[in-house]
Amino acid sequence: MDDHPPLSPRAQAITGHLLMHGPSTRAALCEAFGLSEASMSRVVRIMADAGIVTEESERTSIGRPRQILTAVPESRHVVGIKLTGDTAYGVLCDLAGEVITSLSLPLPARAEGIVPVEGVVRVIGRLVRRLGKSVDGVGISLGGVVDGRSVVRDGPFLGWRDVDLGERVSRSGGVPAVLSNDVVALAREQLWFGAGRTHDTFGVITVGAGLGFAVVREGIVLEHLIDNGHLLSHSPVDSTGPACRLGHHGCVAGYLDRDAVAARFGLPGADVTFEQLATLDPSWFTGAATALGHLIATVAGGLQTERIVLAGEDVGTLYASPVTATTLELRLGPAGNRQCELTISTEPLGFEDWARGAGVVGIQALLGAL
Amino acid sequence: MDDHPPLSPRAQAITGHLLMHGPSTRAALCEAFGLSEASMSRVVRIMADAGIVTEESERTSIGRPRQILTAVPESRHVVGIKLTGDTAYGVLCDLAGEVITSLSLPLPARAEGIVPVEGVVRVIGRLVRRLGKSVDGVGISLGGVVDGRSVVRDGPFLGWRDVDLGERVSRSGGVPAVLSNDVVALAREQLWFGAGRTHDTFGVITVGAGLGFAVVREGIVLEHLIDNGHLLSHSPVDSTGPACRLGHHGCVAGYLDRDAVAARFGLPGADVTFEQLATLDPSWFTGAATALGHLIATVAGGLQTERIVLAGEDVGTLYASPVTATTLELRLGPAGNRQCELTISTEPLGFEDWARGAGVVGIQALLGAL
DNA sequence: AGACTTACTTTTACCATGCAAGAAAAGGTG
DNA sequence: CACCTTTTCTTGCATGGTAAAAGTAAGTCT
Repeated sequence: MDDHPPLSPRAQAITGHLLMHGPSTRAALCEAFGLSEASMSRVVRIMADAGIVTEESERTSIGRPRQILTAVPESRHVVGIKLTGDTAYGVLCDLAGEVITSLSLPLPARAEGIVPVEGVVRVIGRLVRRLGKSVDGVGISLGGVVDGRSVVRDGPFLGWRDVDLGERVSRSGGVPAVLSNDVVALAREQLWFGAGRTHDTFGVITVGAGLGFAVVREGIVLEHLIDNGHLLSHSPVDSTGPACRLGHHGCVAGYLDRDAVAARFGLPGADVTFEQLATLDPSWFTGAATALGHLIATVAGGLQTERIVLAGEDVGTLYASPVTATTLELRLGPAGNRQCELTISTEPLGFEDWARGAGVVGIQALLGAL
Repeated sequence: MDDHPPLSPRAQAITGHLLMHGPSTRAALCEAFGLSEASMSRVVRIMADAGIVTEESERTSIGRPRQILTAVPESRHVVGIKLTGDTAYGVLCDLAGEVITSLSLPLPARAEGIVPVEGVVRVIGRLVRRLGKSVDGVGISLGGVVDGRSVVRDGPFLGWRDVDLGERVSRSGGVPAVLSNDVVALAREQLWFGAGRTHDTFGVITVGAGLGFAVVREGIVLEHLIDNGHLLSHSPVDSTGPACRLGHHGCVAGYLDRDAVAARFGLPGADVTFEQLATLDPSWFTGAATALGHLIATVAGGLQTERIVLAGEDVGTLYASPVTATTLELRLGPAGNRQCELTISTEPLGFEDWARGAGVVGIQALLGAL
């Protein structure tokens, strides 16, 4: 862990910009940051000396060729870790969020329903040491409620309450560690390397075992959702549809909460896929696709954004359905009067992708973007 | 129109803070703006010399008594104007948004469906002159699409397209004029003197002749909504409900667009109230109240805010219905698990209130908050 | 070669800021 | 009544970021 001199806030921001938007020139950066060329030159000089950016001449038609500034992704490294109930999935990332190595280790067994905290800290430490020799930061994500980028307020999969994991990992590992909810981490990853490149307000919808949301407003990632997204997951779709756990008829959760749907079919929720459910009951699938369409429109409408990110292993299958497209068409109204163009991306995420999301949060912490 | 020396951006921001949050001390302002006492003292000195704030000693137990800083509302004046198809409603406001005088003048008659622009400019000029002798700014609002705080891109009530009204009024009157959509102006008014005092993200829903929305995200007021709020006004409520103009069954617009509902009952939309419609068809009223409940929950969920402002002459009647409350209850889920507390205010707005909203936009322009 | 164009750098002056010391305005105390 | 304490506000001075202007570098065009 070679020590790097700390970067000024402005230098950090510029590094982030270069990572997010790719190589740029001084003039373009001035435009983006509202700075004079003079100030920019000074900052860039320092960054180049620190080895965090490189310059390269561009062949231009006339005049002095301008220098293309490129961030050096290899100048720093972070480890991203996704915790589930039984496994720690880890990846080593460079500054650009590219995965270099990945490794997963099992977590210690539960004792009285609680995964021992000390054991988890040790596994994380081992993961970090085995993934890289010079690691500048660690990002950890898990399903549940996280407070202050450090404390697991409620971690149902680990059986934890009010555990300050970030602090313990930082102390034992000697490397700054930040904690995050997993969907929030995904939103942060998208803010820098996905949807955020073009939109600074967007919604994230994850469809998997449960139904998850994240919201990015004006470049600010919400750490907590109102009642964990309750307001969205119970919006109405079709009043003649099946009832959800709360007794709403045909609300979004009644269609898209995989565990709830599986339970209705008398199946164990854990390993059921949407495809299996679709063959079991095609009419449910139609309803679910409609629900997804309305959900997209609802988030886009309430948040007033044209950018929605869909994530989760099964979401591709669902979104590919023509029913979703039809629902959206209908909801958007006649094409002639329409001025909006929804941009919807689907991310079929595996555990490694979730870990990468955590890594990106680590990068952002490193570059002072949190 | 006595000339005032221009205030520094910081002084403007502090004035705005004092207007929004009421009198404060230097120390509290330092806290709010992240400034040192020294810098604050310097700025305040300038502001006091300019007569925009006053100081008053507070009786304290021990030590030098601290000075309570208060913005002087009377130090500047603006005129707010709401334009309809046939009338210009004007108010003279002080900096705190308090209405001092009000006056309305008829607009010139239409020629070939278009209200003559020159005539409107003249009426506005007369309104401004008659409302106050020393006016420092003018804010104008109207229903329709406004671009760049100056251009009426689409003004259906005046029959206008691409008219740069702001520029023309500024030039002819010698006082800076800003233009704004009426619901956006209302949102701006709320941001400074209403909901924004406690929340910097909130939604505004206006229920009147049509259905209107405004969104404030992280203190930023959206100038344009996606398809003018289409995504929200056509969210589903009850699939067995009446069809809206687009053929959706039981969507929000089918219940809450007064013109559309009146047309379904074979009535002229213009002067029908919700109360009349409710007596005509109580079942519609139940549907409308349900729709309003869902609409509130949808905006709150998509935008992830607990603060919603309801506005419009009829909205009080509707929101007072127990059906709305029940719908929200149901949507929010069992009270035990709930962590959110929606704060909903209703504003029964008349034309003068709309004009006041426009005036507040003028104040904000004056204080560099746009 | 010299003029011109474009991109970057240095110089210089400026202004807001923060720190630290000091002044001011009270009450309390001998 | 003089003096101390407490708290708040103000002033002197150094700093650091910023923009404008002048200067330098690296190329093309005639």
